[in-house]
Amino acid sequence: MTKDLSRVSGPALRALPFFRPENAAVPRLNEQQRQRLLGIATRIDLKPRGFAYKEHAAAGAVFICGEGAIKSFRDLPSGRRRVVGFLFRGDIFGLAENGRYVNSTQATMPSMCYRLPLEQLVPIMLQDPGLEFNMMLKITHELREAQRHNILVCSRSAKVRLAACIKMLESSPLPVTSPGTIPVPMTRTDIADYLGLTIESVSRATRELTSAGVIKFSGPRAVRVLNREKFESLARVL
Amino acid sequence: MTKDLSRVSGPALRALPFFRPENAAVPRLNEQQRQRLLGIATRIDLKPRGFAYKEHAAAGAVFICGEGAIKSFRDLPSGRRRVVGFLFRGDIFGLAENGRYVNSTQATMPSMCYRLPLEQLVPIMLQDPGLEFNMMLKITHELREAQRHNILVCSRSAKVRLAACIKMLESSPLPVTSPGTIPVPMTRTDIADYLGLTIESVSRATRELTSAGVIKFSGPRAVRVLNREKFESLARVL
DNA sequence: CGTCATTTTGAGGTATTTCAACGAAGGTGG
DNA sequence: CCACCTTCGTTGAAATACCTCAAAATGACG
Repeated sequence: MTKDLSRVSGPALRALPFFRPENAAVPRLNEQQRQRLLGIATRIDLKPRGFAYKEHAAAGAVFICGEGAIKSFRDLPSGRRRVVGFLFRGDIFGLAENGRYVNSTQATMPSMCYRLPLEQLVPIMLQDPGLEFNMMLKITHELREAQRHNILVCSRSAKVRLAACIKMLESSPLPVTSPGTIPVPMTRTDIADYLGLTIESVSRATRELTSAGVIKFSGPRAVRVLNREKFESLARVL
Repeated sequence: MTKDLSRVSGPALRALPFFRPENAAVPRLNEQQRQRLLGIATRIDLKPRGFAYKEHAAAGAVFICGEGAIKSFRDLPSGRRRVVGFLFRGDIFGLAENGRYVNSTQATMPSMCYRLPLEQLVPIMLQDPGLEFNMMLKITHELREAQRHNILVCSRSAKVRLAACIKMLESSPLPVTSPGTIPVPMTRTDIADYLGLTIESVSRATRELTSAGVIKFSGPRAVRVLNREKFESLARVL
């Protein structure tokens, strides 16, 4: 399991601009900072369905996804499950409240992540503002994603939501196996829970987009965009 | 406009736990740090419908809400408007991407906020990790709220969404005018855009909850919970 | 006391959900 | 190697809930 992780030598921070005046010096994670994080990090390999942590557990660490795809979800009193987001290489996770994790995080494919214990991470951040700044950028990125997701699930149409989901996967850092195809490293159920639909609706939307010649699935775990124009006009909801 | 703001003497940070091991020393904003922020802050008074900034504008500052209620929203290509969140005293806002604000922020009632220019804020944060840490906690709080909101809008029922919205207002730091009533400092349209419903649906949900004896509106800007039990069982969706 | 914006109400259309059942894929054990 | 089982995905038909369009009612304000 969890092959081909060699190129990730440490916690990779997909740092994105937020608190970033046009021309300001953006603190990037330098080698020393990477080593510092690596020094307190535990590599964790997750098989599909493996948990990084579960909802309500004591929040003792923050995680950074090194490879693969991880879903962050919550089970509601209604019995439904809501996937609040998918996490890919470079994404940070471990959101907590009152010392407890608010979501469960489970790998949807062979994945690897770094575990950064708070006891060690917090002092390092308080001592290295540049590193802390990078963490802040990461969290900001997650916030942007959450808002995007929010807007996505309010689209009335299942087709639009599905297209936007595929577009999200396309722009993710997932490794592409065959050129032109988009990896779909999760089940229909995961997608449904992410889009706020039932699996039946996802299935029907898939069929409709397929028969309209917009996309084409090669098995359940890979999809190709056939009509880019139609696809973009559907996915462009934000 | 914007009266009774005297008790807020500086940027108040409703710091919430995230990166917080049970017993760790939680850095709180001390008086010196408050003064430092206040030193670079511009007080901005907003009349209802006044903008703090607009979508796509160059992001030159971060804001902290000092008083009132501010909606953060995005206009979609479809013509619909999505309110991604309401901001109250202590909330931070100014989310940007590639140097541009991603949302517009507009006061829904007389409000006041602090404007913290990035040019000055970033150096301060890089120099004071404790203060920076507090900022991170704030952003984390916004992330939690965004996820909660996400789950909220996926509830199928309009009644449930409305109840959860009222509950959100109840737990907000808005000043209560008459005891037992919950202030509703926004229009039905704002609520609809926040809940992903039409104003008609909000109106009907209101009527249904009212005729079920769960709530009672005193004018469009204040509501009272009559049946706490029913109310909570509806609002408890997260 | 008009005017404008907001809110409410009504009737019909439409998309998703629900319920039920079938089909496909992968793993286990005899 | 095949039967069996579990998980996952697909399809169909009816019900529900929200949306859309239209119009009346309420409230704020000059």
